[in-house]
Amino acid sequence: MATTAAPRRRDADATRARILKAAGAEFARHGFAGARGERIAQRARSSERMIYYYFGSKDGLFRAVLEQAYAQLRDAERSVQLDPDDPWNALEQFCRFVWRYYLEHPEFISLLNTENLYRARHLRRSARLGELVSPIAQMLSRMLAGGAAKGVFRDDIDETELYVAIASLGYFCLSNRHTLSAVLGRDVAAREALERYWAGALRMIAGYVRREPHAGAGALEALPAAIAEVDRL
Amino acid sequence: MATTAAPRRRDADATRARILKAAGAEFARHGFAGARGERIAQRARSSERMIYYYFGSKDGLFRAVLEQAYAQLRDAERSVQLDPDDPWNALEQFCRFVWRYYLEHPEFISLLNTENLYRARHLRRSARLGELVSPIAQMLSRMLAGGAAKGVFRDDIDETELYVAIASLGYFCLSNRHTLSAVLGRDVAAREALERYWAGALRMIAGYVRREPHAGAGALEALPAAIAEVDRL
Amino acid sequence: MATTAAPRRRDADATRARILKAAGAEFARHGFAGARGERIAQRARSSERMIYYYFGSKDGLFRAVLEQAYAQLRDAERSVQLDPDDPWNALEQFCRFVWRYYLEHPEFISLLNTENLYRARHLRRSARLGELVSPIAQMLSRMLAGGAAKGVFRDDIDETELYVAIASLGYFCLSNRHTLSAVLGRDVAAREALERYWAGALRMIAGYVRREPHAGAGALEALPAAIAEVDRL
Amino acid sequence: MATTAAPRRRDADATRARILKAAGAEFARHGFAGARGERIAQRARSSERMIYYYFGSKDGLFRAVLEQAYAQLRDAERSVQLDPDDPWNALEQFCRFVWRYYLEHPEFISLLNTENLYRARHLRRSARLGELVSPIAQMLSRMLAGGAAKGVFRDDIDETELYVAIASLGYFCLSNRHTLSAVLGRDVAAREALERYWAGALRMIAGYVRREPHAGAGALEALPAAIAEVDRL
DNA sequence: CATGAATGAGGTTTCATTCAT
DNA sequence: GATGAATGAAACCTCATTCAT
Repeated sequence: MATTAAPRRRDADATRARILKAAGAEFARHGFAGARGERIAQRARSSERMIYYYFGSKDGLFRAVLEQAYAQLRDAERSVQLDPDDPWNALEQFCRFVWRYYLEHPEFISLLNTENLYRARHLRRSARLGELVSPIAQMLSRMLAGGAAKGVFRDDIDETELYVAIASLGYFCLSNRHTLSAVLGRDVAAREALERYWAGALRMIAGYVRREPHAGAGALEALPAAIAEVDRL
Repeated sequence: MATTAAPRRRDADATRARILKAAGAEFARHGFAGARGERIAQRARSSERMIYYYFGSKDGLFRAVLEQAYAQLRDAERSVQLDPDDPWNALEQFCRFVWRYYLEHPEFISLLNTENLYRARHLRRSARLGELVSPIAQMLSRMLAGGAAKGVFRDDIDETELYVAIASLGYFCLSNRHTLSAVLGRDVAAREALERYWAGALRMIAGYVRREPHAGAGALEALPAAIAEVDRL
Repeated sequence: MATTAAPRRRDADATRARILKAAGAEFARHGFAGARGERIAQRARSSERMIYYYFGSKDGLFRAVLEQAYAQLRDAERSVQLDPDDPWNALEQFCRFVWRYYLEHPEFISLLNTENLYRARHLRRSARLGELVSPIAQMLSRMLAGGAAKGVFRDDIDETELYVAIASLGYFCLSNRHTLSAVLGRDVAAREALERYWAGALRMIAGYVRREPHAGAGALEALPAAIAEVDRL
Repeated sequence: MATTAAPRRRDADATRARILKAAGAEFARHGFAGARGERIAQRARSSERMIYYYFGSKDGLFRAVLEQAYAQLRDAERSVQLDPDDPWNALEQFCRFVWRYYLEHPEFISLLNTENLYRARHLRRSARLGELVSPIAQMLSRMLAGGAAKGVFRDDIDETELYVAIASLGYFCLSNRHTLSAVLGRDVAAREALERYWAGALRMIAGYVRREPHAGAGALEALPAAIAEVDRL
C-alpha cells in the first residue's frame, strides 16, 4: 500500500505542480480576470475540475501562484553571493541581480502588477505572507554597513529606500516596455538599450551611495538651496 | 433652430464624455478583462447600448480611454513652466511634476499597467498614436542644454534615459504600493514616506546630472574599476 | 418651387431605388434573418433611418424586394420572342431563357428560397401579388397548342406541369450548387458542366413533349406495366 | 458500478440527441440566422448552456445537424432494394424513393437551402464530409448498367446527371411550394397534384433513359436540328 | 483520489426600431 | 422631406463552479 501510495502521491504533486506552473503563465499573460481555467487545464494537461480539487477557487489558485512566485524570488536571492570586502563590487552585483531577475522573470512583473490591481487582496490573505519578506534586505543592510565602515558609502542611507530605488530603475522599463516602445517607436527593452540604461542607473545608484570625498556638506553646497533643503527633510 | 440644435449636440458630447470618464475609472479599478459594461453604464448614467453606439466595442472604448489619459497627461505637461535661468530649480520642478502627476493620477498608472498586459494592443491601433508623444521630452532637452551651457550639468546625458529614470523612481512605489505595503508591513505610499523617498530620488537624479566639481574623471576614480568601466560604455 | 421639387423627388426615388437594390443583394446573400440594415444602408450610401422612412420595416423592405424581383422576371419574360412557326425551336428558346435567367440571377433563386422558408409570408401580403403571375404561362400555352396543331407535340400536356418541370431542371443545380459541389468534389455549376447538363435536360423535355411518331399508345407499350400505369394516373 | 455509470452516459447521449433533434427542427423552420438557441433548449428540455457544452457554437451545432441529416438520408438510401432483373421497375422505385424522401423530410430540403445560402460553409468544415457521399450513386450506376445490358436503357447515360435530374424534378416543387402556391393560387404540393406531377416526371425520366426502339438516330431526326445538335454535344 | 456531466448567472454585443426635431 | 441620437430587448456565448458518483 505504501509502495503504491508513494507514486500516487507523487503523481498528485506533479499534477498540482503542472497546474501551478500553467496558472502562473496564464495569470501573467492575461491578468487575473482575463485568465481562463480552460487554458490552464489544457496547458497543465489536466482538467478544470482538478484545479478546483487542488486549489478550491480561482482566487485560491492565484494566491498559490503568487506565493510560488515570491518563493522563487526568495530562493534566487538566497543564492546571491556579495563580496563583503568589496562594497562597490557588491553594490553592482546586487543591482545587476535585481535587474536581471526582472528581465528574466517577466511573469513576476506581470503578476505583481495584477496583484496590485487587486490591492494585494490575495497576498494579504496568504498564510505564508510572513515567509515572503525578502532575505535580501539584510544582505543590503550588511553591504551598506560594510561600505560605510570602509568610509566609501554614506552612513545615513535607508536600506529600504535604496532597495526600492534600485528596483524602480529596473522595473519600470520592463513593466511598461510595450507602451513605452509604442510611443517612442523603438524597443526600449532591447538588450543593447537595456545595457546602456543599466549603466546609467548604476552610476546613479553609485553616486547616491558614495561618501563625498571632500566632506559631505561641501558637495551638497554645490546643489541649489531647494534640493539641498530637500536632502534635509 | 441653431439654438435648439446646439443642446442636442452637447447632449451627445456630454453623454460620450460621461461614458468615457466612467470607463476610465472602471478600467483603472478592474483592468480590461475585469471591467464591466454594466457598471460603466451605471456610473455614466447611460446604458450599455450607448457604449457600443459611441465606441463600438469594449476594445474601442478602452482605446478611447487610453487616448484620453495620454491627452490629459500631455495637456498637464504643456502647462509646466520651467525656469530656464535656474537649471537646478527647473530639474526639481520637472521631477516633482512627474511624480506628483503619478501620485494624483493613480488611474493613469493602472491603465498603463493594463495596457502593457495587453502588449500595447490598443495603443498601437490608435489613429492618434502620433499625437501621444510627450512634448515634455523637448522641455527636458532644453533644460539639460541650459544646465550644460551654464556648466552645472553634464553635457552627455541622454534625455530619454533621464526621463525614464525619473519616471521609474516615481512610478514603482505607486504602482506596487499594495504588494510592497503588504510585504513590508507599512504603507510605502503614505504622504510622509513618499516625501522622504522623493527627496532621496531627487538627490539621486541631481547627483547623476551634476557636472563633477573637480574634473569629471577624478571623481570617477573614486568608484571601483567595475563601475567606472560601466560608465564608459 | 416645382422646378426644385422635381429633382428632389428624383433624388428621393434614386435613394429609394438604391436602397432597394442594396437590400436585394443583402437579402439574397444573407437571407432575411441574416440581413443587416446597417450593411444595406452602407451599400445604398444612405442611412438605416431612410430604410424605415421609405419601407416602414424590415418585412416591408423584403416584400418590396420580392415584388421587384418578380417584376424584373416578368419584364424579362415579356421580352422573350418565340417563333410560332417552329415549335421545336420555340421550346428550346423557352427552356434556355428560363435556365439562363436562373443562371444570371442567382439572387432571385436565393430570394425565392428565403421566402419559402417564411412560407411566402411576405408574398401573400403583397398588394401586387396579382400582377406577379407570369405572362410566360400563356406563352407556353400558345407554344404547346402550336406544336400540337402541327402534330409534333402531344396534345395532352399540362402547361403548368411542363413549366414546373423545366424550371426544376434549371433551378436545382444552381440553388444547391454549393452543397452538391462540396459533396461531389467538383463545381456542378461550372459553365461546361452546366451546358452538358442542359443538353440532357433539353432532350428530356423534348422527349416528353414529342408526339410519339408511331401511335402514342404503341410507344407506351415499350414501357413496363408499372410506368405505363403511372401514365394513366 | 458499471450499471450505475451506464445510465449517466446514456443521459449524456440522450441529452445530446434531444438537442440535435430540436436543433434540426429549429434550423429547418427558421434558417440558420433565424434559429434561436432558447427555442432549441426548450424543445430539447435542456438549457442553452448545454448546447455550447456539446456543440461549441451555433455553427458547430448546425454542422452537426447537417451531418445528421445527411447520415439519415444515407441510412435510408441503404435500405432501398432495387430489383436487378427489372430495370424499369428499379428505375421507378428509385425515383419514387428520392421523391418520397423529399416529401417526407421537408426539414432536409430546408436545411440544404440554408446551407447553400451559406455556400456550404458548415459542410466543408465537416470532418465527416467524406462519409456523406451518397451510396445511392453506385446503386443507380448498377441499375443503368443492368438496363443497358438488357438493351432497354441507353448505354451513354451519365449517372450523376440522371441523379441530379431526378432530384431536381422532386425537389423544386417542394422547396418552392409556398411561393409557387401563392402565385398560382393553389397548393402545388397537395398529394393529388404531386402524384400527377410525379407521373409526368417519371415519364420524362423514362423517355430519357429508354433506348429508342427503332435506332436512336431515327428518333432524333424527328427533333429539330438545334436540339439534335445539342444531343451530340 | 479522481472525474465526466452539468449549470446559473451574467458577459459582450447586436438587433430592428423610434424619438425628436 | 429628411436625419442624428437614442434604445429596450434579446441574441450568442462564457464564466467559475458544483453535482454525483
